[in-house]
Amino acid sequence: MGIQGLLPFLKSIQNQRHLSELAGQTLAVDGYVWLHRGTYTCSTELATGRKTTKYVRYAMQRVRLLRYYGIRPYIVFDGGRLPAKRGTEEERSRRRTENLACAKELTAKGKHSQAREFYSKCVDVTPEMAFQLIKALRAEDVPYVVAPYEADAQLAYLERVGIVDGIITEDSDLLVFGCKNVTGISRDDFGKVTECSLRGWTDAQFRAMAILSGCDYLASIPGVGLKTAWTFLRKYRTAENVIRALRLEGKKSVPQGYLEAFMTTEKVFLYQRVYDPLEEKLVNLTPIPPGEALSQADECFIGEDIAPAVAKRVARGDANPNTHLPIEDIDRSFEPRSTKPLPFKSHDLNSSKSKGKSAEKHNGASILSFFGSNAKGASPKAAKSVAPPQMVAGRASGKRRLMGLMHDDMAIKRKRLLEIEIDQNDEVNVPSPVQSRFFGIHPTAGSSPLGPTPSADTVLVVDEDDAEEVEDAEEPDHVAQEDGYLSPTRSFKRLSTPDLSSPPQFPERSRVFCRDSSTGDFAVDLLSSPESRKPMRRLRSKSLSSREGKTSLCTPRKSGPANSMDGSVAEVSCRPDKFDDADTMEIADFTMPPCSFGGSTQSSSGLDTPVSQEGADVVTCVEDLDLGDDIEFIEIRRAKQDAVARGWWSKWSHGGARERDGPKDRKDRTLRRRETTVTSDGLHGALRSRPNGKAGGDRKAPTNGVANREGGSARRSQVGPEWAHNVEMIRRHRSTGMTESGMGAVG
DNA sequence: CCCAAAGCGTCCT
DNA sequence: CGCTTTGGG
Repeated sequence: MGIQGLLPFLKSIQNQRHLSELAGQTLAVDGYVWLHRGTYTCSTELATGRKTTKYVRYAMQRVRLLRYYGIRPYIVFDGGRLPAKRGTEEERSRRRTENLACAKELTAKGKHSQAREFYSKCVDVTPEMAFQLIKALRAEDVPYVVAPYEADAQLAYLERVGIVDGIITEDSDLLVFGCKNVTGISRDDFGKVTECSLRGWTDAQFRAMAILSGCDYLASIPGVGLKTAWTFLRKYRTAENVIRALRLEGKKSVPQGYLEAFMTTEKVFLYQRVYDPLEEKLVNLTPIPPGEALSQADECFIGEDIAPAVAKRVARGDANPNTHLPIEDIDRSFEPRSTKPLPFKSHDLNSSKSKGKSAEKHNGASILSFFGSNAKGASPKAAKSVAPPQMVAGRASGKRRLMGLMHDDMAIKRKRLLEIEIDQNDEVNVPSPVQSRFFGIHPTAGSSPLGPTPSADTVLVVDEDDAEEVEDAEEPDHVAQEDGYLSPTRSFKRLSTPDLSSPPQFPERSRVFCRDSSTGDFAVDLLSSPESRKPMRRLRSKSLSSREGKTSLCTPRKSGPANSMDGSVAEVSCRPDKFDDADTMEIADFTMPPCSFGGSTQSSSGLDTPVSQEGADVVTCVEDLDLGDDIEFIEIRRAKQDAVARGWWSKWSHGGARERDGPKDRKDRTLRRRETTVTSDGLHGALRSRPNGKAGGDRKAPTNGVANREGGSARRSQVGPEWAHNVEMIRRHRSTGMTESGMGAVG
């Protein structure tokens, strides 16, 4: 959720940059965002409990895309839940079960495509799934860390201490956490915000504005949004003054104790606990000033301290961030370690060309020359557009049509890819002696991020959509298994590295490879880069469909791969495989401890269960494992947190407020929803019964909810009336408990 | 007219 | 998240 409207608020200072302009930087990303997107491919499998790791692939493709552009990705995972947010979690999980029920019902009726939509809405990304991605990250030596609590705070910390140069995220919260460079927005530019100037605003004032307008931890004072918060803060300067003024003014009803809640919230943004990869222990996001004393409750809200040994295991992904018990490897057969070389042999069989080139690529210049020749050969604006889609009826239909086009397009592209891929694939992937040399020079390159580039004061991160557009076009294609992900990394020589690279150590800030930033101004269009020939059409169609209003694709892009290639990609493919046997053993031992979890009720699948529920069984195991944390302490702590969480949630958070005066409201809504239901003859009930939007008997004019739903259903009914009907039926059934017969219109 | 609030589609192949 | 609508000041 974040801060509603904060990104649009800051839009005037947002600076879109192409990924290639960020070469040489280390950028942190939230791993759960990618994981969640990855689940769309396999939501049904996940929801029905079938084993899959397909969701790993999407994230790894993004990782490689970034690396391809010379960016060092640093993946940050969400960890334990913070008390103030637990309510959000609960509501989400409630929604998920609701959607799962819908999905199952639809499946039972044989409506599989509709079911899939609901399956995708009930997928939860678990720490165990994150661990699967972590396995892949380890295999490719991608730095990562699991936050003890929230990824946002962890991301902010990594940037604050200089481990990363910037952050890629769509979550506006990051700025509130004090980040300097987030998705193209630079803290330094705040003064330039056009509409409402933030010139001279302190961090505290900006934070206050965000909190007052409503955030994940604290609902806003009803009727107060960003603009009002801004106005009042400009006038009264501090949050305390603003709150007092609002009370005095009397126009808005400020809840009792709001100021205290505000101050607690502020502490969560300021002092939330994060993992320090260097010191290997938890620290506060920003140091607590000597004068400031935190109450017991505060400690709870910012996330309680965790013994360093445990914290480290959590950070590495070996322990579940909620239970602190060993993480369960839900798919041991998924081993993204690259134990054997890629199947180049088969490629060679199919491509005589690749043989010659593979010889060439072993002299270091090959990659550069490869790109060079390409850059000069390609014509900048060669893309020819897809024929404008014909609008059928309404915008939705138009989009649907576009989707279809895209599909066709992709099918064509895929076929072509199969042919082209063959010689391009090994071209890009196979390490050259030059690349290997990097590791002779600097063996820890894979795990030590580059220092911030001198020229990178203002780190601007490209919109992810932007990245997406080039992804298929420019990312070197790696071998991918049909099911799930296969690491492209080749392990040539297994170096014995006593310590796992992740969370990585940063022995020193050193630049492994130099990149002349002036050559970054390689004036080549996006489409001229190496592999652009194949997917032009697709690029075009994709931009049309997903961002109709934007012209981002039309703007010529600078292309840096030629420069970044020698560094980053080299690294991707020829890092020594650190995940050697010793490490494997260590992990195996850890996941299957001698005390055998099999006998305990906690056992294999019980990792979601709070420790307190299974305490007796776990105690011995935990002690045997020497996990460090006293189980009794864990229990007490958890109970305390629960109490605090519940208290906070019911009082201050969005869901709490909604829950209190919610039921009536919800019933109201469902009743109205019925009015909009499609009847058995396929016509839209609401449209028929009140063609002018005038509802007889309604005490008020139709709510926007009705209007929206009418719109939505109407659009859908053009695709298929039964669709809207069924979904509405089930949803209604679920949320109100009413029977189908009670609702009348059933087909 | 501006603002807050609420809802929907998007995200994946 | 972005986009849209609606209702209230």
